[in-house]
Amino acid sequence: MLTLPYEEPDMTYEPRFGANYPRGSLPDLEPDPIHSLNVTSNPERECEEEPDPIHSLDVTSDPEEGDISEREDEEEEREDDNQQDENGLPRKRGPRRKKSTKGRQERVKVRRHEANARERSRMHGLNDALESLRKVVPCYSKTQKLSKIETLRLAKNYIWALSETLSAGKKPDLLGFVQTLCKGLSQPTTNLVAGCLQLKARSFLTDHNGEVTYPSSTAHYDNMYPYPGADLGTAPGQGCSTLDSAKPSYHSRHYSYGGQYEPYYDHTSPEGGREGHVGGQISPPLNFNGIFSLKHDEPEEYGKSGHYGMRYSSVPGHGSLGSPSMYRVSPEGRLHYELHLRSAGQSYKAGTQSQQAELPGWDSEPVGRAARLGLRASRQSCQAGTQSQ
DNA sequence: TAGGCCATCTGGTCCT
DNA sequence: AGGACCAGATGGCCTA
Repeated sequence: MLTLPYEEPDMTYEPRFGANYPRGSLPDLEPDPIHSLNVTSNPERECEEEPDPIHSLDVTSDPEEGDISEREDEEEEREDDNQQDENGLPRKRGPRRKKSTKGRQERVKVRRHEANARERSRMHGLNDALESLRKVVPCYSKTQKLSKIETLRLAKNYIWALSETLSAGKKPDLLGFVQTLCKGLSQPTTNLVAGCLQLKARSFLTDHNGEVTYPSSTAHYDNMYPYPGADLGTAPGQGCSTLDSAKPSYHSRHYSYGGQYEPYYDHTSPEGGREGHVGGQISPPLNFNGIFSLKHDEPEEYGKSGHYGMRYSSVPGHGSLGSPSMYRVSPEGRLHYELHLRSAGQSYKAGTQSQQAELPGWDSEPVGRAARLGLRASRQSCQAGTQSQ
């Protein structure tokens, strides 16, 4: 990222920030024997997008110059043979310490530049991968990107939540899913995630300190959602046991799925067992009120569906777009999910609940109703937990 | 203005 | 020797 506009190249300060020069306006690389490793200025920026043949060769590209440097080195090393050490004693045998010459400094500098360029490229690749990750975790938004650490945490939680959902073998409840997603996330991210899920995270996920709290009986939750360690800073078993109230869940109209969204669940419960059963194995279609939707090749379908829909395809071949099933496999055969707004093409600028509330259709039925119902249930549960304490 | 986040530079380490 | 990877340092930008 360019941190300084071209109009204001700050050369008064550290050479490396001179990297904001555009191509073709690079200052000359003056060898600085003192700060030879600190001269990083603009060539790096040149290499940021693509290798710059000019500056990648700026010192050593000229073979003649390279020869000159080598000759200089040889001369100085010969000269070095007659030198004495700092105590005036003849120089000891052994691997001679190469004297710093101008040519050597230049080469060091060039290597440093190249290393910097590689490092930038590497980090850009890393960031690209992170951006890809952002796109497949819930609440992707181009306008409000999750931070790196929050992306990693959310991805971890997402994987965990999906794994638990699959292993549970039945339709998950929205609250539990959201709580798992939000574990260890910052308050803004929690709000974002919950907001994307049509929930007010602060009300049911966090205490007044902004931390995720689970005031009572975590045993049930932990049994159902054993947490795999907190390598990213999240703590297991801190769950607000709204799960106790939320778990009963999908049979109840008080929770997100069912009701008007029954078609998304194939009209059957896991116990009823029509959907996604293969050889007796339960393969529940998963969809929280259509809150997420699988990214696919026909964007217009999002508009048709009229709401977000998350269809994660863990079981290839189960269902298709044309069917009510939640399962879907991308053409690439990969899991590829993306949150989409109810309004096609609208980008959700999250961050505040007021913003969330202003979204078209944000509070519309039935999603809004389900969210409110779920919120109410979770509030009751949290209140009960607080009272028990 | 402090704090969070980020990009970049840099030198060290390990590996080929 | 050179590249990949890593972590520390630094400073810019943004927001509460």
